[in-house]
Amino acid sequence: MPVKYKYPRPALTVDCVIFGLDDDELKVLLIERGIEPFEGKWAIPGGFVVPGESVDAAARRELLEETGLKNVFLEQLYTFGDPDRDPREHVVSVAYYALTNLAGHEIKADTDARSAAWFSVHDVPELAFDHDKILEMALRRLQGKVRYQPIGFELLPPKFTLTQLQKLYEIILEKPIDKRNFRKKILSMEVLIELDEIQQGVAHRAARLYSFNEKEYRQKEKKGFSFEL
Amino acid sequence: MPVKYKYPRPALTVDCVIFGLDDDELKVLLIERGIEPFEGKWAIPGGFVVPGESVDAAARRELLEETGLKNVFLEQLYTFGDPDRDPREHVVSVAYYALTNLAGHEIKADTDARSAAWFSVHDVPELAFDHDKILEMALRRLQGKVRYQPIGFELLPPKFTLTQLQKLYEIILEKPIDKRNFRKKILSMEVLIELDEIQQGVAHRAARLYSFNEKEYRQKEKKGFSFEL
DNA sequence: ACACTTAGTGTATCAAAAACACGTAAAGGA
DNA sequence: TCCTTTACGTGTTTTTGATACACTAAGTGT
Repeated sequence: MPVKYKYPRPALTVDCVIFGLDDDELKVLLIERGIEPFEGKWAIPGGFVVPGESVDAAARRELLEETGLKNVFLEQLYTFGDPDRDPREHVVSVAYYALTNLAGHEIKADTDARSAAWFSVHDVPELAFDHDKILEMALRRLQGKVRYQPIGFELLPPKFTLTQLQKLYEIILEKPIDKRNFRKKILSMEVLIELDEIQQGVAHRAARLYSFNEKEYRQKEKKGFSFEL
Repeated sequence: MPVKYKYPRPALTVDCVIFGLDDDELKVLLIERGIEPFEGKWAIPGGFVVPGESVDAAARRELLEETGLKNVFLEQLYTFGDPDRDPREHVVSVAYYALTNLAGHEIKADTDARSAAWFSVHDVPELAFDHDKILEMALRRLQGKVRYQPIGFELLPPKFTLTQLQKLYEIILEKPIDKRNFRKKILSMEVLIELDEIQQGVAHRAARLYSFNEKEYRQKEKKGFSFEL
């Protein structure tokens, strides 16, 4: 369906950096491009915005179409607008980042993509377009935001141990954290629910399970409370 | 110069929230629209992105064209992409915010605008499009960023007194700051140059003038130093 | 010279962050 | 069954940074 406009305009796309947490690494989901340009290269999943849908909706749609993921944490990152970031023409891309718990979600490759795979964020192949810049920015944003917003839970299963939670922060922030101080602090915030369950199937003393109390957090937030690690 | 594309695409604009600091208020520069839609309404200056120019460059160009400002601090804020934010068609806007020192810059109104004027950020008229949302977000961003990045200086003349600087933070953060603690902290960062000049033409003891040492700050920043108020 | 206005300066108290080590529970193998 | 292995769970002290607070100095105008 070709269209005519009075003045030329750049094309508009969305791209999603999708983070997942492995046992001891932060991973990012990439797709291998099945079409030109950059056919065969790995890239961040994304696609064109169609007029009439909000840019946020476009990001969610592409996320679902290309990876099957839905109901995940998704937030706008930055808009990349250099005219030569795409060899075909001026394509402006609104980048998002998403957080999901790696275990449980099976990833399916889509039409435009040959395959999809998780890579360690510190060991990614050469990427198409300016996607290395986007990834780097997403990583920095995640590192910054995780300190003062309880978004880390999105990377864990609904029930988790305090050790898992601590490890998450250690992996993202790339520095060790003192166990006792961490537990003291996170528990003193009173946004975790201590469950009557413990870990199953581990070859050592089982740890207690907790879950994030989002409702409680939102209420505290309204009253001026701020989550800070 | 009409153009044809294979698929429809949203239009793309940039908008700039321009902050300036008055003696005791934070102000924002608005223009009165001279054309439809929202003719006669006040709005944030902005305009269409032309293909081939980076979105950042488009923001700078519009800033210059509509207000005559150049060489100011300008940073991307957020991209607003709701399909019904413009009554004509789907127009996606990349919003920026700019900081400038109010005194010194004369503002000229431009072709598309009837006039331009500074408004207190807490007393703006009804705005065109979703510009109230953009302004609110810009304000929150400024309040957040000013705490951990030395961008406040952009709102002051190159030479300023510590009292002016303190007042700046009090105005932006909307809360009083203790004078001695503030001076202790800001001076201990060692990013200010104490000049051999003092204030002129005041009817009381003249204060010493300082300037921001950007070079020094950048070096400290590299070494892991972080500016925090 | 006196009144008025803002500049400039130090210390004591309080709160939060950092550092730090060992007994306990559960599973697995000898 | 007992010994080994592995991760769990817990308090106190020290250090650091944040907060609270009041007077003298300098310059202007009357």
